Amino acid sequence: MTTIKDVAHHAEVSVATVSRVINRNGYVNEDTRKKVEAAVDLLNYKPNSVARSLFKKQSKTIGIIVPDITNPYFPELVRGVEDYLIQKGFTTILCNSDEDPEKERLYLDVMKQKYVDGAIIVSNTIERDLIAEYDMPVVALDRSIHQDIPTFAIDNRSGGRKAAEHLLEVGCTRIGHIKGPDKVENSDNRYLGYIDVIKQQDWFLSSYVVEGNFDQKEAAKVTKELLQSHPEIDGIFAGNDVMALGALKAAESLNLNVPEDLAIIGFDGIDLTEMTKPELSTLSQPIYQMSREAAEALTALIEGKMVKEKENVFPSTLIKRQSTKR
Amino acid sequence: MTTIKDVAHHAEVSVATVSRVINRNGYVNEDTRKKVEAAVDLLNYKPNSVARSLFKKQSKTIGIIVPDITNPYFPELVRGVEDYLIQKGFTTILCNSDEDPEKERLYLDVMKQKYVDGAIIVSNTIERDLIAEYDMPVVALDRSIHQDIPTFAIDNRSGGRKAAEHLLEVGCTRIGHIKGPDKVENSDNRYLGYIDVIKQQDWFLSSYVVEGNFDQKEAAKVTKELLQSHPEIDGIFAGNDVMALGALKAAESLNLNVPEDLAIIGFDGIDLTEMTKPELSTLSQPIYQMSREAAEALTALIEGKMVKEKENVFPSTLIKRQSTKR
DNA sequence: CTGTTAGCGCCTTCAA
DNA sequence: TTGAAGGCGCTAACAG
Repeated sequence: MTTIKDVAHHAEVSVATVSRVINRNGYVNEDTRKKVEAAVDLLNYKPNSVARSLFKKQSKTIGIIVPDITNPYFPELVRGVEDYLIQKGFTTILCNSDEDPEKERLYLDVMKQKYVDGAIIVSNTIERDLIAEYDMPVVALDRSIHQDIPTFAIDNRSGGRKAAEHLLEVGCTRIGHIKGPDKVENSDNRYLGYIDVIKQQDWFLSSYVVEGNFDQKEAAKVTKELLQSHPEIDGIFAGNDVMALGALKAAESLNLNVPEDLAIIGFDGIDLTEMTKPELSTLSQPIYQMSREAAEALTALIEGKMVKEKENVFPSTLIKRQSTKR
Repeated sequence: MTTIKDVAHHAEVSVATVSRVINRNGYVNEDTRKKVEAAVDLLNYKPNSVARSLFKKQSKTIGIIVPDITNPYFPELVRGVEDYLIQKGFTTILCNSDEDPEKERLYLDVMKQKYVDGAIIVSNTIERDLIAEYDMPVVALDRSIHQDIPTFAIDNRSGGRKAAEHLLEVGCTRIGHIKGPDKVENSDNRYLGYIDVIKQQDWFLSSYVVEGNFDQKEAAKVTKELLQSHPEIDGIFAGNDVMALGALKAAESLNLNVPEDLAIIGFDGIDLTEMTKPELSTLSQPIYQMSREAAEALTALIEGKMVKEKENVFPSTLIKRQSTKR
């Protein structure tokens, strides 16, 4: 590895001068600049970012904490972040928390020790006070953490409403909901959106709502039970696409045709929804866009700019596909 | 951030002593050790890894280069790597190369500058000579780079054979193949496996093989064409699961029933294959296991241990599901 | 416009 | 068994 000293030697100047030209700050004579640049090229010099970090107390790297990259919602999210950051000169560290506060803390510790410049966090469990301990710029993605922390998330409630309304529009007369876990804002708000429109229906029963834990298998199980105890249900709004898939499986196992006997709509808009048969209607999130903007906000924060909008809510858009076509 | 100096002050010893206790090397009196440890706890001292890196010229972080985390094959791969490494005290940097040599080079540059300890690379295009320039431990995952570089990959050819054999076993009489891109070892070898068993069939025609570029849409298109020009085909082996999905779509658009009219089998064993209807048969790769072992080998390399096996070939296992049941 | 120097926080000889 | 000091590579005063 060639160092700034080597370059200085070669160009017959001091390291300070070399530093000046590579950082383009401070005055430096045109000729000596050329000499230095020549030496840099010749030696293929690349500044050592570790030394730089030590001095500047920042590392041009950020961490992203997601529950599990293996969950189909997250790869695109991470990609949006990484794409933006690399092009801004940042490198991104991937952290899989499994929603375990223990692990979240561990990752935060590591980040702090490495002078990570900031973090993008997807978490239900993390506390604002914990984050405050680390004293680094943080942005919340997909779910909020605290009103003080800039958040980038979807408008769940209006999405839930759109889903229920769509089901009504295509002629469903009894609509059930497969809800995500309780006390999780994403699932609670989607549920509330559903309630907003369904509560006016005289047929509504609270037993039309069951809990699927955002999990395909669990959703398949509870949907089957729901459909067995309420055979009159002809439309289902699942709290996310993965559960919609479970619902599809359940319908299949009961020999119900989708969409003829049962219309199904999901939430998220992951690629998977295009791969099923029938293809799934869903409320699509601008995942890439959202994560990109979160990354943008984080870099702004890092550069000391105040972020004006704390609360960045994105609209979901209804994608009508075969599973609700009738 | 509290530093080693603070601790030294508090414990009324020199920084050298503190360093000795936190690194457990060199002699240190039992009593002074206790004093130091108390101070460490009290101040909640965490050594600054950047300073450490500068001195040691290593950073306890590794980079993983994958084409695109958004491709459903990679999240599990990355997870396997990250899981192993975090527990060994390493942090992992995610890099999406899009198979672009330019980007690969960029990422490698960044890694070098950050004293990254090693890299796990998934790439078809990268050259051994390029890697040699960077002089860091490297392990190849999913596809080989060069015989000098430890590789962790699936036995594609025998997998291809198993796929073709299975199709024969379930009674297919004309079997087509949707191949991945040319000159890419994974697709070429899967194709060769198919050829190994199919070439003995007197009905075999080279036009039974078409190219789907490992892409769902492309695969759907070429499969449709294949099926139209060769309606006698009643079995398809797709070079990966994503293309198998495309084939499924093609069958659907042609009103062919799977598996009755057309049996389909994929390759990889990604979760998606369980989510389609019918569920897809496939040759499943031990993705998690493979990536974990790759990570293990990389850490061994980093610790200066020689890795005995350069070539680590994993078997694929046949998963029979509805798409080939008849 | 350029060079000297003092750190950034840590580790490791070298003496004591 | 412990401390002093130099240095990892770079940057930012401060002089000149």
